[in-house]
Amino acid sequence: MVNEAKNNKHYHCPVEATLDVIGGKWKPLILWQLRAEKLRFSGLQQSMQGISPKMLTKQLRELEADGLVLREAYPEIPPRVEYSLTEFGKTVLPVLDALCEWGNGYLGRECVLDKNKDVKTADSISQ
Amino acid sequence: MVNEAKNNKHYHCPVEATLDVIGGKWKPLILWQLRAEKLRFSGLQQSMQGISPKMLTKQLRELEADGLVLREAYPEIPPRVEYSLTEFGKTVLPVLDALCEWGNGYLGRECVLDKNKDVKTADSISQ
DNA sequence: ATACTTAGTAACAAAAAGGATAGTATGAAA
DNA sequence: TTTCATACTATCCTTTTTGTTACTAAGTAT
Repeated sequence: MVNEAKNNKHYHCPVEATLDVIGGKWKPLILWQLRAEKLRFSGLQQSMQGISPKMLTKQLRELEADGLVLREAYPEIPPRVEYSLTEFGKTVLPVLDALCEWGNGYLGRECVLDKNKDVKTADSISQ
Repeated sequence: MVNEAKNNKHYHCPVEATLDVIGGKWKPLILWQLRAEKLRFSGLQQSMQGISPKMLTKQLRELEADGLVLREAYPEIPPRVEYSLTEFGKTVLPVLDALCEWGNGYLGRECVLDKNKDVKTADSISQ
């Protein structure tokens, strides 16, 4: 979405906006990878086998533009760039969790995503 | 998605499955329209200005195949077909609600979707 | 006989999303 | 001097999604 909602895009409903920001093939994965730790470009690339650098770059740029992800580039050679969730970015984790839980119910199997890391769950934030 | 998860599609994570089932441009809207009432094809078409009959048909067929929506056709002329949420379909409403709420926060404005109808909210189901 | 209604389908087109592969910049290490 | 590492960018291409418009079936009302 790249923050277009705040510029010119108009949504019928906020769900559309949310899906624009966190939807698609890769963004949920990226956000999930970053939920508990900073990761470098190469680290992200490896944790999501199959994504091309072009795609990863594009998704990260959009997430950054939407304020969910922080990009920190260090002036070194070879380059080092670290990605992490912003505070705002962390607010989507419960939403992702809700999506994950429903998906588990739908698929009738366990969540592949590693839940052992310290993350708020739908239950822990729901009251 | 049309239920492919249960056939051959494999997801990295359940979030992907969920987004396949309820994501896209129209499905959230359709599900929302059906949250409290049965609607005919023409009624759905009108409540979502802009959708073409082709798109609406396609989305409804997929939702039906995924078990979220029930289609009831009456043998009359002119034809009458009513669409409603199945019990399983109703289980996505809290998820939609979570997406809606986050979207509102993101957009900083009120939900366009009419919340005055009797629907479970994220709060009411969360404990 | 003709028009009207509803729930679609058919055929075609455009746009968006996603993918594959090669190339760039830069300094340090060998 | 050549190689290596990292974080990309550039091109080109395929697939998926979404849109547009016109058309059909079939009984009822006029």
